[in-house]
Amino acid sequence: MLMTIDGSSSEPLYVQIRDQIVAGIATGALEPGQSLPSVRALASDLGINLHTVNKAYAVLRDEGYVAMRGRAGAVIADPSTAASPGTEAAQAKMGDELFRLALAFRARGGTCAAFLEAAAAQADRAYGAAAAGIADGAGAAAEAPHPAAFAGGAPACIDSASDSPERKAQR
Amino acid sequence: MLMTIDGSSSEPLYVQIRDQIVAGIATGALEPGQSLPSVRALASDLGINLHTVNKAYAVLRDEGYVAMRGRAGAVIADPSTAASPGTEAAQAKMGDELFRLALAFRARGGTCAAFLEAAAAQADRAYGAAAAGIADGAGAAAEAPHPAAFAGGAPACIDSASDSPERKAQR
Amino acid sequence: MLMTIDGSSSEPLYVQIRDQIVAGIATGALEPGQSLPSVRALASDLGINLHTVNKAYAVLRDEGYVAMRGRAGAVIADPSTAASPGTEAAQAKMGDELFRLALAFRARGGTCAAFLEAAAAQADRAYGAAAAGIADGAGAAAEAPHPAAFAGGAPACIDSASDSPERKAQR
Amino acid sequence: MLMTIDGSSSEPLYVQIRDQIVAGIATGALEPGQSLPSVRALASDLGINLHTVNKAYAVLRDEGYVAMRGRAGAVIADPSTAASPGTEAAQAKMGDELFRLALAFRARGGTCAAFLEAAAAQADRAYGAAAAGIADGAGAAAEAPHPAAFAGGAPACIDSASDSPERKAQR
DNA sequence: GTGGTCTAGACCACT
DNA sequence: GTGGTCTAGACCACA
Repeated sequence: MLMTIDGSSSEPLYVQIRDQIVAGIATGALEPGQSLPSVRALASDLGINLHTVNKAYAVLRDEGYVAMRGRAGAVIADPSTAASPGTEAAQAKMGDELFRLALAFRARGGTCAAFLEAAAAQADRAYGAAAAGIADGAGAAAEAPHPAAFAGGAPACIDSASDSPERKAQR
Repeated sequence: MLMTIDGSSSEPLYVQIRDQIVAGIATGALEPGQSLPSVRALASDLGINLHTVNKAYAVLRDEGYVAMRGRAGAVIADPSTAASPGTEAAQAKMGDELFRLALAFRARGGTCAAFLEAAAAQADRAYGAAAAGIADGAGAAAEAPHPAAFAGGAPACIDSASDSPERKAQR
Repeated sequence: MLMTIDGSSSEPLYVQIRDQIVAGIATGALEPGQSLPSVRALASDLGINLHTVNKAYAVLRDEGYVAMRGRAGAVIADPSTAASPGTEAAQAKMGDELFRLALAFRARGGTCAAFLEAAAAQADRAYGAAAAGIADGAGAAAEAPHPAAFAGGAPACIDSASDSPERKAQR
Repeated sequence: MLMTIDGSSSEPLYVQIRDQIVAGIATGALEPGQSLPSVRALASDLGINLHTVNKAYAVLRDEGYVAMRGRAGAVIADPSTAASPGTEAAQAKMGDELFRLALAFRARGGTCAAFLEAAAAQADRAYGAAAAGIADGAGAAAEAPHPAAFAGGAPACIDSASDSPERKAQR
């Protein structure tokens, strides 16, 4: 599990760490039960302060991604087990973020199908990704494997788009 | 175009303004060529500082949503002609945000189909929405109209999903 | 809203602050919308580091008791509004704590009625308390107003007690 | 008396042991006079360090739950004869914990009756429980048997509840 | 050895 | 002016 830090990013360091660990969990690079490096070790590896790593771990613990066992470091939590409280809150938050993105997409003149295409492309990127190295997202290229197949088969928002005739953009 | 400010939100005020204007553009409440209220007027309407509105407008300009015309105030940009420099950067950023969301979704144990279902639900919400009042996203309920239709017709991540077990076997 | 800190307590300082603010909210000494002192001001008043107060505020924010508005300090959240996510999680946690206390009470030889009496006494203390000074709990005297009335009218656990005949303690 | 340890819990190991022994005493699985396993035996059974079990026993002794008899190991104390010094301190502590819970409950907007209902539900859980396996409280569902009967018959906080509106008027 | 807590001083974004 | 973040160094509880 290789991790890198971009000190010049506007993203807080502890968020960068959090995101990479979440990505690691998602791609299977980090499996439930596996131990994370100690705060001191990771801090020294990354060349940052241990409190920063500590905060990242605390956030991950609060979000239910890892369990802290004081004694023996932090371990990846099993998502199936315990279904940490706050899960549905987190899901609602993700829904709202998707909504915001969809609005921004539409405001840019993108069609609904194009948005779903983009979502499918990113989903493929996230779900197809093996445990290979995943950068922290700065300028990633987004190679969509086969988005067209998706856009063609999804009638979901053709309806919604057609039922808002007062919308005059897209021209 | 009614706008409201939630002073107790953790979202910066200028971001709240930006989001609502973007939502207005998306829903058609604000059309290309239309003038935004002057910085002074909006600031006084909302009871906030000039600088805050100014910053919101600057962000919208940088993102290519509006064009600033010195004396004449700000007007909504036409997305089709908007070859503004920030556009592709903004699009890449949206792709990355979708990617991050997909990763977080997967890390929580969600399937690819479920993610696309959620994306479709939010897309319906964003694209189906007329120019009615759209709150700034505080805990909206979403109510996906017909997500199942989407999940059924999307071959995009059936593949990714099906190669998930064999990924598990790789280790 | 007077606050005191006991540096010799085993309770972390930030928890002491949190508890007193929660107590203030409960008793009405702090009302929804009211501003809390700034981290710097409170820290200097209490003679502790601002980071400690900051942590207390962060915990209160995470628990949904207060809203942080970066710009203008922290304000008491309205419990009726928004019903912050994680509420049911917090309630489950409180239920488990009550369960643990009930078990400890029973292990000490206390009857079920006595436990409910104690709970009623403390409930009266918490709910009857006006906005008067409430110490941070070190050796409080627990003046139960009228616990007997309660114990007499509650048939709830007479049954439960009698239906566990294998229990041989209480003698 | 089966005991289990959750190494990934945030609860210290010695507290987990203490809680399970207290639960055992409460449910009758451990009776006054009965011997606890030796420190060595329990430590080896649980696969943890001697010191950890030792600390758990020391805490139980300090709280008056068990009596240490040098060579003969630890035996469950008889609650009726237990005039141990720590007893009243422990009882005061339990009262304070109830008070803190009641305050937190009220601060979240819960009524006094609801708090007593929750307490009654947990009391039923604790007092109704036979010597069956009692997990260490991770997300147990509770299922209050008949809380309504309790809330209806308790005049204790009807008073407090009814003076709540007039308290609001005082300001 | 682990993470948790407290202190201290600095810079930054937002208003 | 506010809180948020990062750094730095120290002590403590737990194992």
